Amino acid sequence: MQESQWIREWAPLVADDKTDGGSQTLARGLRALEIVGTAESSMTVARLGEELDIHRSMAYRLVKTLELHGFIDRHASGELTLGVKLATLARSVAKTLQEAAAPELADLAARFEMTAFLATYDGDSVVTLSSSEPQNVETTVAKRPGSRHSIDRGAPGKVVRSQLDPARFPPQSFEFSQDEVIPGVASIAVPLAISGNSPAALAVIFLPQPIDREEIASALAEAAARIRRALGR
Amino acid sequence: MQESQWIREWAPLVADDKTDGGSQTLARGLRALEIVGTAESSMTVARLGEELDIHRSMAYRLVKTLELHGFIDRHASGELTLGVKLATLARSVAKTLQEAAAPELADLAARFEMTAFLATYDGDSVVTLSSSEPQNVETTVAKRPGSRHSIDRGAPGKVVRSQLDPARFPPQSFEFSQDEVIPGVASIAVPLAISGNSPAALAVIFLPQPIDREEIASALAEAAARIRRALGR
DNA sequence: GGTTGTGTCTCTATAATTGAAACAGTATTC
DNA sequence: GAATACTGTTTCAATTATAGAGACACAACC
Repeated sequence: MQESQWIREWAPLVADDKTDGGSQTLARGLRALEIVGTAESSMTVARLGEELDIHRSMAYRLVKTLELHGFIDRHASGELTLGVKLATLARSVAKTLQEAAAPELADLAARFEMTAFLATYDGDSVVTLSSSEPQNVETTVAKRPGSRHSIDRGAPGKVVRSQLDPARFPPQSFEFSQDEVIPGVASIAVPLAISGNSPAALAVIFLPQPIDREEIASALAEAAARIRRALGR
Repeated sequence: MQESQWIREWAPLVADDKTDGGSQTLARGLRALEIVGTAESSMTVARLGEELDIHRSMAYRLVKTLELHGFIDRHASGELTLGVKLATLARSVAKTLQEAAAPELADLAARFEMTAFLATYDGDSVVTLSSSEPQNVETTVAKRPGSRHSIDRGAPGKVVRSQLDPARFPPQSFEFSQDEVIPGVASIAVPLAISGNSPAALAVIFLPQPIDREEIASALAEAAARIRRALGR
């Protein structure tokens, strides 16, 4: 199988109206999931219809099917939320990522005596997927999986932004930040393209100390390459 | 002229063709996600077609749309895996659950000086979603979010089993276990129906001590009711 | 009361789906 | 190395499933 056979062209980050060859109904259902998941106020069938620019009856049918498969929960009040099935499915992809990244994270943590972590983005925030703290070290910086902060700050945020919008944020080989997220804490991050349209970053976080940024950055890049290889990309 | 009426004999799909009123195409796409997520060996477009009992061309179109929206990743080798988008969406539902359960968990932990936690199931294991440890107590039992063990052991496992298979495991008002998961550790659990088809359990875990099981169980049940109310069910 | 807004169902034209066939590569044979 | 047997991919026509409109019941709100 040849990679060039598969033409990948995702210029837009969101709003994929062009249903070239794919299924339109499926696309609408998936967009419904995204809308329900990222809704700030309470989402309902009627509002979903407006959001998707389709009839209420159509939105109703989509929700019906999504609920039947456990992807959406409908509360007694009529409010829509994402179903627990999504959490179950996500456990699968999270496990795959973690298994591929775990040895590299542990290696980085032990080698530089820093906390290493893998992060992706969701909406406009950076989310930590998994992390590894160094052993036998007096003080470390904890980076809990699931924790998130604005995409505007920190080295991982810069990396993610450069993947999302290369024009405005030219990609660098690595990014460095200090005192941007937490005062007195610095981090170095490199890009990790684990998926075509889901940017991610591999990074270390540490208390300020004399370090060789290039050395750490190249180690991160090598680890990122190994992770990507372990994932079969 | 050739009579090319392609005979549509809907094969005896076990129980998956319950598309009453909903969208059939969407249902197929969602089933594709489940199949890819729970595939033991490597999944491919052709195999997905066989699994869904549809033509390769149709499976290809489904995958195309699913990939365009980030729900599926296609590796260079042609292997299909769930996309990172699912992980980010799942974070939303997890956050909702945690926000609703956090105050109740903290209250239970403080009141009984035990670690309280919320668990659901995935496959055949019990997964801890969130937990709260008591403050100002010398020794507690830690229950990390994300940790899992077999559904066959422990009070939360019993509760989940009774929700999954009420015939074989008659539901009780509460369940108790000791030395089943970790020697010297006991737990009490009650059911928490947060979603129609996703059972969950609210529980406390503690070191053996003289306690009033019924008192704890009723407190758990009341907390579960409040959580369910907070979720709008 | 009336009004506005839900969610839900039935109906029908039409648009989108879908199966087949064909093409193009690749892996796996002989 | 040619031939075979797989993939993934695209095109096309037949027709099926879809999607919009409308109507209904029920709440909430003024």
